[in-house]
Amino acid sequence: MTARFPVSDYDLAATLDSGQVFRWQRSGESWEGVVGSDWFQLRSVPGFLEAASGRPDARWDRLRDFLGLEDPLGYICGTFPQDPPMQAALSACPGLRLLRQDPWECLASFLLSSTKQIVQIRQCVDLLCRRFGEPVAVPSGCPPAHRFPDPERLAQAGEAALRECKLGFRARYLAGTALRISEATLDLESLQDRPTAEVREALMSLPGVGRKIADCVLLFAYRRQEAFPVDVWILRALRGLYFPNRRPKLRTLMRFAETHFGPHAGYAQQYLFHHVRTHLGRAAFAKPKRGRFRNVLTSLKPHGSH
DNA sequence: GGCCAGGTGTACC
DNA sequence: GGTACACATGGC
Repeated sequence: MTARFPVSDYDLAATLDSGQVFRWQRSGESWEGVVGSDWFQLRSVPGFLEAASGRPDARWDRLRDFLGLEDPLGYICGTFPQDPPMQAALSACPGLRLLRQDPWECLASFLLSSTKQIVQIRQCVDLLCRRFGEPVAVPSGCPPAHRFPDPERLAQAGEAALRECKLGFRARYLAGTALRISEATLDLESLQDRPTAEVREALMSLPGVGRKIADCVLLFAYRRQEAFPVDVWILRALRGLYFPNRRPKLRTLMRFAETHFGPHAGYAQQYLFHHVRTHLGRAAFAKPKRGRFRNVLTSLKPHGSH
């Protein structure tokens, strides 16, 4: 029921609370969440991560995969550019890791993310799991926990029922995407071994999935560390930190990111994202004129691709 | 009460 | 090609 994973440089809080995953909860010194069909409780002690499970035959191998323990973090961070913004982000949150998520849960979660705050995404994901997810075993005294609902279950539930989980206009996207997946028009498992560009194109053919969400799934689930999701935070950060007084377009910034941040650009992105969100804040960057900034993430999806 | 949130789809020019 | 706006809901 318990295990210890030897690891150094693992910041559990930064990792589980940096907007990669949306249903891990802090409980005192521990973090509680579900991986696959298993509830786990995690705790950081010097040199180790300690884990407890909700049942004797828990899938420890899946937890190990999920945690990204095998990443050579020192080496990866060593490939980041030596410029001041990147080094500041790096030293602000040492031990931040990329997780390896289940593609469906990751895709469905980020489908809900558009123009929502992270706290609201968590709320929606929680409602979806409570309402449609199978219960999993938890130790007595712990609040109930659930699997993330299958595509089949969400497709069957339909748009109206999904709307009741406060998804708003995103309910149509989730229902449509769940249907595509459950009808096996698109097989998420088989994408695992396909080239990154092909995976991205396949994901972007789904309703409600554009470049940004596709890149999140590429990075957080398919572990393509070259994927560099650009959301409003990263956009502001790149402009403010690397191009002050200019106003490069999104495409320009994406080309810049592709080369500037190296082969593990996605990792660098996560450090920048977490740093600006937790330490610098929105006020750190000049607000653009109304009506321009909000819409700058548009027009990356090829026309008529769904 | 108004602005904004880990965007995307669509209708315009 | 690009630009503007709708889309639901809630935190601050």
